[in-house]
Amino acid sequence: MATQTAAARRAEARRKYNAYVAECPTRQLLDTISDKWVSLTIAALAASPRRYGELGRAIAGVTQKMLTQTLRALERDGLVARTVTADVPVQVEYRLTPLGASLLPLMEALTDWAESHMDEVLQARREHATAAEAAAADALA
Amino acid sequence: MATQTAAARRAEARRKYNAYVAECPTRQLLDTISDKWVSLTIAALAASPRRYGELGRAIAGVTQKMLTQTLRALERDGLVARTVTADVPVQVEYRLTPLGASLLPLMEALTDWAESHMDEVLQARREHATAAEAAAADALA
DNA sequence: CGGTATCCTTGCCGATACTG
DNA sequence: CAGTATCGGCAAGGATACCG
Repeated sequence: MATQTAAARRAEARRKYNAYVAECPTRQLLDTISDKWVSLTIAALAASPRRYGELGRAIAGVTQKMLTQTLRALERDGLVARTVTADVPVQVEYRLTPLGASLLPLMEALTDWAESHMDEVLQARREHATAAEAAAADALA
Repeated sequence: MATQTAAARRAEARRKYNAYVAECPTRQLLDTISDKWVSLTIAALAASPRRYGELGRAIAGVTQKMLTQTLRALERDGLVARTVTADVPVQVEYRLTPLGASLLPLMEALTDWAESHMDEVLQARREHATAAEAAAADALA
């Protein structure tokens, strides 16, 4: 076929999008802090450094796998620093780097928005649910 | 067995976490705006209202399914309003509500952080990769 | 104590086809 | 033009077991 199909055009667009995402800083940041374990971990480290086991207990419901995976990612990105003391038993401490700490104001801004506007969102959801019910009733009649 | 196993305790913690998430506004907000299509859609609607097809073309790589799904979610949460004109052909316009527009400063803050600090993150990644290589070389030797 | 390795399920999302 | 319905692949992540 001489011209591209719609599917081919979409696929092309998607590849371009993926390439774009790969170098878009904002997208990467969003992908990073949006991870539920990432945000909880940063919050858990906000006040003071913590040991691995402490974090595991402080962050409700996290598995060892996800905790380790999250900490490794944060360390790799320079947001968290890892310190090992060669004692027996081994002690491993994690703390926010200055770069990691610079994210705290952003998290706070998100928290502020959520706390001041989330009731509006919930209200919208209730109204939407009611409207949907009414529409369903109409459809039946 | 009289006492809980470690697995049972973790499962319990996870259920508590899920319950917590279900009513934690910040978590819900983060889950919402972290979605890649959500942030792109809000950005696409920032300047002016748009029609469905326009959005599909403006947002690179989005499928009909994800676009519809995203718009429905945003509408449900009161962040986006949907207006249908009964013309032929049908026209459907989407625009940010004031609530949705109030998210724009947050998105901007994220963008600002990303643009000013992302090079540090990338630098940290490069150093980490180098350190990992050195460690691997040590292990071989 | 602080992890790593493995299996296996779940649910997200893209592709495709069809409708008012 | 603006959707809805259905299927299937694939990767994220939870459970479990084991190691230095």
